[in-house]
Amino acid sequence: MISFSGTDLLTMDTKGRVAVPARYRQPLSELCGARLKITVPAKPTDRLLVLYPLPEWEHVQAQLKALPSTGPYEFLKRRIVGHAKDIELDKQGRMLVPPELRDAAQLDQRIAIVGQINKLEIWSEPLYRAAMAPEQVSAEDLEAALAEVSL
Amino acid sequence: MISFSGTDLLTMDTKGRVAVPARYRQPLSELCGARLKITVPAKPTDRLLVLYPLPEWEHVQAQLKALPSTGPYEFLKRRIVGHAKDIELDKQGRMLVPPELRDAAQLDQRIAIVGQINKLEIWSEPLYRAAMAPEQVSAEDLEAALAEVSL
DNA sequence: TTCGAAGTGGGGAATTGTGGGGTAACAATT
DNA sequence: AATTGTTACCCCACAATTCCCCACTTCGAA
Repeated sequence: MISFSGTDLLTMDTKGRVAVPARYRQPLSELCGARLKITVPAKPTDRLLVLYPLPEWEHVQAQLKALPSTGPYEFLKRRIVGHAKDIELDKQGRMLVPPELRDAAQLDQRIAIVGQINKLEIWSEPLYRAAMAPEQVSAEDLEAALAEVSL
Repeated sequence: MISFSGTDLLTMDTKGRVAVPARYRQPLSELCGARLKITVPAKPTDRLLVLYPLPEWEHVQAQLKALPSTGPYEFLKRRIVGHAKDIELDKQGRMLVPPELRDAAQLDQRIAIVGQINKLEIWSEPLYRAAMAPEQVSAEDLEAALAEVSL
């Protein structure tokens, strides 16, 4: 299984195309013919996109499909599945980000692609910087979280 | 089996025609000759329509048929089956939405077509946006729901 | 310095979404 | 039964987007 990590700063051109970092291309091609799924994250206030290799997406979708169609479950399923679109890469290794998702994540020219183990996150670079600022998390919460892992 | 996902923002013209997103057309044609069933959702307060490929509809109908004819079951069956109409596509890949269903879902010009795995949802775009707004679900409920899946 | 790989940009053809006219089918009314 | 009006379905046409190809440039490694 492929594992994503690290951040790449790139630019989205006027047609909405973004290069997938070269180091992922061959693994993706072998894993699933570079067939991907792009969608929104679970929390409706988060402004970013998530990109799954198709096999990984199948796993996500199977979980969502099993949820009841009530309250927050229905919302979650409708949101995530309802935004998920197929992505393939062009001969230059770029993906075309669908317009609805572009503005759902407020993407403009400067993009950050962030590896997160089983998926890639696609951020507007300014929003990513803001989200990573130290004041975005309280020191106490961070301490508490740290207590649960050994790094 | 075909799997629907992703949102398409489209317009319904003055004749009540809506284009089925092109990426679904060939799969639908192969699966069932693009014969579909359109009806209302289970909850009478939801303002949207649901669109099933015929084989999928057969499955839904079989479940409804097995229900007892009492109380809420009868209501459900009467509502869903009673509103269901056949849909075919014209040569341009558009469906004609029956007038009763158009105003049951308060459709006007701007439409959102939302893939939900085994069916498509048809929304008025403004109503869809409202339904997907973050304040439609409490952060706590969403957290709880998220605890049951790994994305 | 040269080479290759990676990221970026753009031209042009094909596809997709949209609008509208014309005609056939159907229903309702006279 | 004839007429009118409405609806549905065919065709064509236009505009925007997407897709495919080629090319430039930058950067790091040999």
